[in-house]
Amino acid sequence: MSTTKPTIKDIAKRLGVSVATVSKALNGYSDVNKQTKARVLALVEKLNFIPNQQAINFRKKSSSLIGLVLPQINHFYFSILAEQVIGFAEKDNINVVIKPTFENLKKEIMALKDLIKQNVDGILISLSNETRNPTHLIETHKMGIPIVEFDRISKLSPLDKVTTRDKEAAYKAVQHLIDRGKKTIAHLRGPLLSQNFVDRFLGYKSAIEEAKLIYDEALVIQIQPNSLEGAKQAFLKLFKKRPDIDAVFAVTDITAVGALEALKENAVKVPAQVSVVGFSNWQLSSLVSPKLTTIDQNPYLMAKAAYALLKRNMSNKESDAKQVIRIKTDLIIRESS
Amino acid sequence: MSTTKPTIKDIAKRLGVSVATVSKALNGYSDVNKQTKARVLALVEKLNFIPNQQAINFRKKSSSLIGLVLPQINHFYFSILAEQVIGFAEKDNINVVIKPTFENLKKEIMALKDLIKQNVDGILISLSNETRNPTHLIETHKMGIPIVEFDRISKLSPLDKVTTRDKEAAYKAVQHLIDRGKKTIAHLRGPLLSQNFVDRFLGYKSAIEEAKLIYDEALVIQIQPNSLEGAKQAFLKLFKKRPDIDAVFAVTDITAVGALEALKENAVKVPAQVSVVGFSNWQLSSLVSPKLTTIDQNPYLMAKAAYALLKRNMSNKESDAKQVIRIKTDLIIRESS
DNA sequence: TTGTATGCGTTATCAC
DNA sequence: GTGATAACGCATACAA
Repeated sequence: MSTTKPTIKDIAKRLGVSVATVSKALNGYSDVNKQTKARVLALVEKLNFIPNQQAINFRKKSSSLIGLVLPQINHFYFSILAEQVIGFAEKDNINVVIKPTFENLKKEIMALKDLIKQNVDGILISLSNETRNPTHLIETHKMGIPIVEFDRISKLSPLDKVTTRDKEAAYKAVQHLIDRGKKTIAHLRGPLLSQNFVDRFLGYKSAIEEAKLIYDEALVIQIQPNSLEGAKQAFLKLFKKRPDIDAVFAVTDITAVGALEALKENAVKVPAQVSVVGFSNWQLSSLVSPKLTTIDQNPYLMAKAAYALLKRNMSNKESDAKQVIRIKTDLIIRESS
Repeated sequence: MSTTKPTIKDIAKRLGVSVATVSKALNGYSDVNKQTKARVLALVEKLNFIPNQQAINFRKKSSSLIGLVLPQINHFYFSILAEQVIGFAEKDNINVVIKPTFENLKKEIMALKDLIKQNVDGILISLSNETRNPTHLIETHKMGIPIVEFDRISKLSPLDKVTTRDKEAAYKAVQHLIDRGKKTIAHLRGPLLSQNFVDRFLGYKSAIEEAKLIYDEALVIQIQPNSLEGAKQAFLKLFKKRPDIDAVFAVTDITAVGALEALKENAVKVPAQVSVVGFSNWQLSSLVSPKLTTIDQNPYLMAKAAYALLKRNMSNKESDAKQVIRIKTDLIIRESS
């Protein structure tokens, strides 16, 4: 039953014209007789001819494919980013291949390799927490593949990138706590080597200092940004030592919920006695009780900017000056502060 | 700065051998001298040569690409499924293009079209809630493209499929409630046209009936499966009319949490007075308080089975007998029951 | 064991 | 306006 799909060759033969003419007719070239063009189109219709996109891509050295490398898919924030990117790409008739790295540098390197093999037209990448050295990005770039970093970026690469205004956001969050009259504000901070988390810490610190409050190292503890239970236990310990704490700024929503639970266990009133602010505006944050005050990172804007930058990279083969775009954030005030 | 990527031609030239030899060396043919093979491999290493997958694919009429069509990415369950599928495909050096449909039939049809254009080697699809008629699937299949349905399947298509044992799972959940001594069990059911939700309702009903309890239509209300607030309001109303309700089986975790909140608002003790059971084992379910009893759908097994089925479809061009695989579920008993 | 030649389906450069 | 023809990068049948 499988009549092999017709090609322009078949069409040409049946019409007694050349493949060149058929190709031109198909692609709206001006130098083709109206009559012949009509004949071609008619036969195309009749045979239900579909041009072989793969051959076109091969010939044109494109793939109508971009790669999206990110730490995780099963993750509230990254999955939104993925949906957004796919949405933008769709408008350009570009499909997207997603490569999760699970915060693993080796997987990240392999992902790039796979994408290069697949001949993607460009790559959007959000770095794993393990990634210090961006040489794999630079090499990819040197191969002439457009690549832009987003969300989790490296400071050491000469590429276009877009990320969150983490420091500003953290500052805003802590300032809000200070406005509420809080004076002993703890910070659940993330891994020291992740720029985003470092910036959030920096924003915290600068808000404290600018308000002429005392910056107290003992109020800052490091936690796993993805572990509710870990944050809960860590904060439980901290709060025991420092029951004077009257607010918590957590580096992620999930750790903020950990703090919330610790507080609940101690029958502490939130926000009356202790306020809590998270980061990222996960769905979770509006589901817990009390509803969590948090920072919205505007994933829509981030995806939009990243995709726009990638497109620019894909069209201008000559590189413009690289830029770093920082996405604005919004403080979402809810019940926990 | 973009040194054009080396091809096997370059390698051949620099080594003074033919492209055929390089190709053979690269592809593990036996009829190639160990020495020359070593030389080829060495140069490949040195030049950091990556074979042009696109050319290979074009030549072999494959794409090393599969399509994954699903209702959403920003969704706890589907995002796990996506990660799993990508993991399995990766082992076969296959990349996956993800197409979210946002529960929209038109988008689903477009997604298939895009994937066909992209020449994917196969398609895994989980249907949108809007999809009644699977003609687009059937047409895709007729074009010779391997396609298998998973999770959200259609009863009307002659394709391989894998889904959850929804009815059995629901039965198990309700049976558990009955074992706890509950007698007036409400059911928050999903849309009538979605097979999975219908099956869950059927499981609920049959557990009730087999236990010789009275099946009471008034205890079953229909809600939006994704709306916490909707479920909360709906259950609030129901509970007002029927304060004798002593348990709730909700069609999803998020609606179960809605019920939980409604109960909290009425100061009802969970599970002492009313037990609650959800469905899907979302991360959310272990984060709320009390922690939610729920059904784990084993997304790992589902993805594995679906991918295996797709692979079979991709290798055997001659179709074996189509099958429907139903994935087992686990009841996860936590604090809410 | 190695090389030659052909083709996959299309576009694009020239001639005519 | 139209048509040869040469690529694109690789795999493979066949010859050497």
